[in-house]
Amino acid sequence: MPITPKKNQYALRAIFELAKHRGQGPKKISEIAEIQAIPLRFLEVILSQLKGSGLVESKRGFYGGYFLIRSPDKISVGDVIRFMDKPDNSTPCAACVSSTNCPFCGYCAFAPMWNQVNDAIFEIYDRTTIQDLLNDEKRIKRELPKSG
Amino acid sequence: MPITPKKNQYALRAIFELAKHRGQGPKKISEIAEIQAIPLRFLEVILSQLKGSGLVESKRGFYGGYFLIRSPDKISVGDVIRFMDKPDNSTPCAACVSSTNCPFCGYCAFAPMWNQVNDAIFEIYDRTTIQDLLNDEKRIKRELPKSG
DNA sequence: TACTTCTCGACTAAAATAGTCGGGAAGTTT
DNA sequence: AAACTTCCCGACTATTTTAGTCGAGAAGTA
Repeated sequence: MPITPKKNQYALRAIFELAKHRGQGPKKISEIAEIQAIPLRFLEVILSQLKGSGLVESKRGFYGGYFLIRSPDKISVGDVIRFMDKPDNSTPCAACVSSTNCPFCGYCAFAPMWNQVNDAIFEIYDRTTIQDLLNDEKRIKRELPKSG
Repeated sequence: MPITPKKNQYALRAIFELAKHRGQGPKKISEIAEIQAIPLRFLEVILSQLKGSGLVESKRGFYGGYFLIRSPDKISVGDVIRFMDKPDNSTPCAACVSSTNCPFCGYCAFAPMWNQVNDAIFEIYDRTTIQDLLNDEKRIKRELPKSG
């Protein structure tokens, strides 16, 4: 049971990849898919969906592809995850229990804990920008002796 | 996408219920199921599984039921969740990415963040005891004017 | 025109989760 | 002992979520 589904991770990796390429025009889905090891047709769906977030825009044709609207230090992981989880993040009872008919709503001993957990997760997501991740990768690659 | 699956929540609620009843002999599955609104046959499976954790023991027959081995202030939410997630919490690449063939193992920019998130979650789980939850419930019910 | 790339909606496949069931074993009551 | 209550076990089904695919079309470039 992963923290966040693969689809979200793919979305993050795609944006991460666009961030790397920023300033060099649109980047093709097929390239992102290959570099980040994401199934091509699935990534099409994901990026297309991401356009609705305003983080990303696209252009068709020969020199087409995707590109970021905002700069990577103005995009947080939280922005991405929250958007991907839309449709149904209607904060149920305690962000955790049976969305509709939880019989403990209002006096649930567990709710505060689930909320704490949720807050802790998003505290991290929100303070981590795509630029941070780029920096991390650079650092990691610098520290790796081989295959830099 | 809940933080933890229903099965884990049921396990926690069951133990919570046993904690309430502690010192008064075994408590029947059927009672726990009713009070905590958990499907009976499913709860059977869960409690039976929980015996493997050493947190819980059972007795059969007329005066049978389940009971806690340790006192509620010696049982943390983390104990329960970790046990329920057993079989397969083989900490993959970054506790998040494709368990087997993640192509970024070792130099993944995201891994530190996933680890931070995981740690933050379990920091909360580990410091929260069943006794804490009992106290919370008491407090909540005291503060509620009606239907205490 | 031919080619490349994104676009759209529907569709399928696989995995995880949630839940069920029948019949048996241990313990209690009468 | 018979009857009854409760947990026990393993296999089985159903539902939901996640992951991934596909064909045909529209916009842009050569």
